[in-house]
Amino acid sequence: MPRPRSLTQDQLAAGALAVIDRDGLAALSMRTVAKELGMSPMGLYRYVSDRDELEELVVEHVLGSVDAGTPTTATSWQERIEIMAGRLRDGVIAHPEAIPLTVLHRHRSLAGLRWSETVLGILTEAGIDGRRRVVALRALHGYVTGAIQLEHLGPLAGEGTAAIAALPAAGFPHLTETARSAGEVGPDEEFFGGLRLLLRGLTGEPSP
Amino acid sequence: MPRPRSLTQDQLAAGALAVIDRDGLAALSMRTVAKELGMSPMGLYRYVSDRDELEELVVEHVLGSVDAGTPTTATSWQERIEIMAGRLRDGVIAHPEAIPLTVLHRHRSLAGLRWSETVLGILTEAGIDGRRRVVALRALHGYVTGAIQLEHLGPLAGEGTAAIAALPAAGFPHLTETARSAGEVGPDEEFFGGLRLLLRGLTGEPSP
DNA sequence: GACCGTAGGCGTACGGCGTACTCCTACAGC
DNA sequence: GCTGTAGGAGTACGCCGTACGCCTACGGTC
Repeated sequence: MPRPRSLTQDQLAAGALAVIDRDGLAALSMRTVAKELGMSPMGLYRYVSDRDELEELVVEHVLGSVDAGTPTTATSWQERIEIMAGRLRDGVIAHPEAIPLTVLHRHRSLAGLRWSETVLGILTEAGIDGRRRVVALRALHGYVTGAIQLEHLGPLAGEGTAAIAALPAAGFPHLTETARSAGEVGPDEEFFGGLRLLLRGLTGEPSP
Repeated sequence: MPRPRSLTQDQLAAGALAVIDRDGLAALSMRTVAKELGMSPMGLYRYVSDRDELEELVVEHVLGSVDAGTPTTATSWQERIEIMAGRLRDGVIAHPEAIPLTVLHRHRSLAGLRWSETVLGILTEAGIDGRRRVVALRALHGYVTGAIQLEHLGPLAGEGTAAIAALPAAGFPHLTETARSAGEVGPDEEFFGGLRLLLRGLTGEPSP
């Protein structure tokens, strides 16, 4: 009966994401998104009740691009989880400026839940259940979230590492030495290396 | 020669933190902090050049409360790392509203570097070196950061878990089942359980 | 004791933010 | 053709960060 809506929520999210990708997260505002979509600032409030809800839409859009289907090419469950983690990382990193939003709203996102469901399936298939499975999922979730942020806030090859290498060696002997060998470690080695530590800890008997 | 400064940077940070703890992170503004300290809004700019710098001071203050000394009571290096992680978590969680700031500015904090230095010492003592040590430190850092955020954004015992348990079981069979057993897992079991997975993966041969 | 440079302190002002509110127009089904 | 909803625009309020200017208070050097 009513007049049809002129915008889908996904178009709204895409517009907001375009602003973020182009001008950075700080440039995200109701006004800039409205301008991006060619409408008046207040018009957005017909689609979201809040700036917060707009941010959630953006995150849903980003995470919605992540393939949540169970990987079929992998030979081991560990490999399947690595693929899932890699997909999530790829999806998030595709919009680096939006990472703080993605982290903030991930737990309320349906697409995020679909990812978790698949990972839980893999864990279950590996014989992990009960509270051990709860801990495993949360650990994976926490690691992936934290590692992505670290990678974005202070890449190993970035200026942060250079600044650390320039610290007084007397006060920070290990840190300065480690910073020098940090340049050899690429982002993939860092991310999947850490992930494999977790997976190795997850393999075998519950309590060593 | 000049007139003495009436405030230390630490007092400034403490004032800002008081605002955050009392009224939430959203209430943090140059004006509210100035009021807290009994000075005019613009007065703050004699101590910091920027709101960003004020936030860094807050983080330095929070992380400065974390004991970075090598633990002496622990019997194994794994235990020592657990103690270090626990100290960091305790320090950060003492100011839950400031967690987003802590995560955002941690990599530029001197107190954060001291923590890393100690952890690196423990890793070195455990016979871990080279790029393996780089990966280990980043993984620990990433896990601790991510886990703390998870714990704060969506505690296992919170409404998020309840919402997941109420999802349609047809679409999310594992998630709904896991959510029901998630209530039994306390925050400490979650945090240290995940950490032990990492440490177990770190123990033994580099590549299994 | 005079002077000078810096910090302290206060007030004003600008442009941008989220968002509440109002008023009018255009369309789809009864 | 009437009605209800969406579209669209405009105004306004109270925040925000912060640039700028103008006096005052103090601790050195002379």
